[in-house]
Amino acid sequence: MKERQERILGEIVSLYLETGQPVGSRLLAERCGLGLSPASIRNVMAELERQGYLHSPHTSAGRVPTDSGLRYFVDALMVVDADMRRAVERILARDLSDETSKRALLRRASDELARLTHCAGVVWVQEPHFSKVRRLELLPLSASKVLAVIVGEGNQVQNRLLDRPEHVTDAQLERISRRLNALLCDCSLAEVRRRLRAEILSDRLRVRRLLEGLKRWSEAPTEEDDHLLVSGQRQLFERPELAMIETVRSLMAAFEEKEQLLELVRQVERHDNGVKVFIGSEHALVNMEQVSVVLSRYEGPERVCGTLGVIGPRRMHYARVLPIVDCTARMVSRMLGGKID
Amino acid sequence: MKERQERILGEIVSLYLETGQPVGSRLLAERCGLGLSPASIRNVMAELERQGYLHSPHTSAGRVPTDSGLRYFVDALMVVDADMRRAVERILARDLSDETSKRALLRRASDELARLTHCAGVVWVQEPHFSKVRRLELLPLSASKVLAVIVGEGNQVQNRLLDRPEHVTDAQLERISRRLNALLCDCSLAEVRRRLRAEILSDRLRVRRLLEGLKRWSEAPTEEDDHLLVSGQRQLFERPELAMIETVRSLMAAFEEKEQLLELVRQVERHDNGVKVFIGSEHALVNMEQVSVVLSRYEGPERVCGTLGVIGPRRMHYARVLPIVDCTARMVSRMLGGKID
DNA sequence: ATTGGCACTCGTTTGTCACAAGTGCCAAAA
DNA sequence: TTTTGGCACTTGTGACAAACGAGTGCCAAT
Repeated sequence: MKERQERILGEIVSLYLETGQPVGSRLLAERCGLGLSPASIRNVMAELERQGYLHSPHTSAGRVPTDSGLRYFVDALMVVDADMRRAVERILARDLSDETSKRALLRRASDELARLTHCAGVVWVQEPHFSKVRRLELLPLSASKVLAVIVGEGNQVQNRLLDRPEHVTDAQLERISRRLNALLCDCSLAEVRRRLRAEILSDRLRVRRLLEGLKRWSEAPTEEDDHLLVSGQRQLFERPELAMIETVRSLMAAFEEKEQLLELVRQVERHDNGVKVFIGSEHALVNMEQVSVVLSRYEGPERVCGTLGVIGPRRMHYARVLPIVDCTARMVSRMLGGKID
Repeated sequence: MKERQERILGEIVSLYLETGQPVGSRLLAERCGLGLSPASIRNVMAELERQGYLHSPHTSAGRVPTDSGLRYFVDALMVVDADMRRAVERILARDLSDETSKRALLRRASDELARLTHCAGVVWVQEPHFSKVRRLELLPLSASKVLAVIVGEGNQVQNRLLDRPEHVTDAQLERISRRLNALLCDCSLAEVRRRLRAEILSDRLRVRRLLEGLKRWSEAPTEEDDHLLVSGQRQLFERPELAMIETVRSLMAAFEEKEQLLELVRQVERHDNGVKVFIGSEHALVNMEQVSVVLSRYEGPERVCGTLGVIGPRRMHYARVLPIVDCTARMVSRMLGGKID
């Protein structure tokens, strides 16, 4: 693309992002540094429209950038503010550091994303699924209850409260615990299920109900946890271009069903170094052509990882939002190191 | 109130709940069983308006019930369908029974409330706060990590991953664990903090960092968990009378900040036997005069309890919604018995 | 006490008109 | 060859008026 065109496209996008109004040739002639007349600008605009970067809502309105236009802007024309990065880093270092658990940290990150960008913040937690049992312990709690503590690879911990078999002393329970630990240690979940079934059949340990409780756990080990944290949805509806009931419905549907969002979020892979942007119809979310999504990958130790970012209006301050999302992802990755769960 | 008036008020409310439109005297004369002319009906309506049960949007519209009108209807005129109750009970018995954890059960209850009533379902979990340590166990996991399992009154379980002190064998750890268990058992959290501080100062156990980890836990023991589960918000925006951007904003604000909702939900006490209804301006939610809230209390064993119900349009099918909420609360209470976690 | 009739009110819809904003194109200028 | 001024044309917007419909209040008659 010629430099003149780039210059004008950039100016149109900037103005549009700022005002939300279609931009006309007269206004542009005044603001665009180049000393060109409206008529010349019109020629360039017509050409840009032919190439698909601009679009006229109707004859007597100005031009609005298309998704391609915004894409070109984000990829090639936009300048991110370097001071911005540092400021965001400072804020996040302050606000995220005192959260102690992984869960709280991520929730807070989501809140910060929403606060800083005035969009909805999303954090997807890719829970490492419980694949192997590394440790199993039975703790007698009372006359009727036993607590099973099960530790997986990567130190995931799961608790199950089981009925205590009758007439079994603490010492006996401890022996059973040791036995089970030996039996199930370093087994995959499938193997755990198999061995428990065998054990239940043979019934050597005389604790059938307890084993059945464990088996039930092994069949559905992961708590149906909310893996997608969303903050600040309401800010979306403040934006006039999203404040239509139709859009609101689509957004709420996306947030509640989560399927579509998860699909999108999973597209952001490790090797996408840095931030990935989906502008308007570039993502597959239905009825959300007015929405953009900015995502980045984060990774902590012990296979803890996921994707975070924001969902906002297509008319979004990309030069601000991109570094914020990028920074947050890096910061979260760094901070996950010391967090427990 | 005279029977004639009640009859007509009931008919107006029913029609209004059905259609959402102001109801006029002609339509009412046709539908109302009594063989009265529109003019007579108008007299009664004028009287009901004077008493505050009805309201005219403007001169040439029909009448719409006020909050008091709906209140009178709910308290005195409405007939709940008995078959309804049984049907709901059957559905819930089927759909809720296979959830295994408390968390999953409550989430599912919220979903069911939303599905059955076409409103937003809410479940508030009044987490019994971790007040006393009943059991503490340290499990060596690897060369560098120790898992602390802390059990409270009412069998709440908390896990903390701590750094393992160096040069401490498993056997030594077990001794330490036993010692700590003896030291902290049956202590309130404040007491736990005090004793840990003393222990850290004296440093008899030579495991300062481990104790500090525990102390940090005791200072912020409860995971900042989402205590308010909300489902099916989007259904609210399908209702035409809530499908205005202003209402949407208020609703989203209420759902996100939760403060207002929690305040409301806390008003429903045990002794309110059955369901409590807040119609329009009866609740203090700002900008939500078009919204009603129906809540009921549930209680499980071991101090597990809370409030559940629905948030929906003021124009809600109360005769359907009330029994649904009531049933759900009872069913959840009953089912919490066997659930773990 | 009830009812038919009638004047009155008020929101909604439809149509017309003028206006503003911005374009495309062409011929003249640089 | 590129740029520019001018002009005709298109189209959304807002204001205003008229017609319409739904429903009320009131009064006199039953």
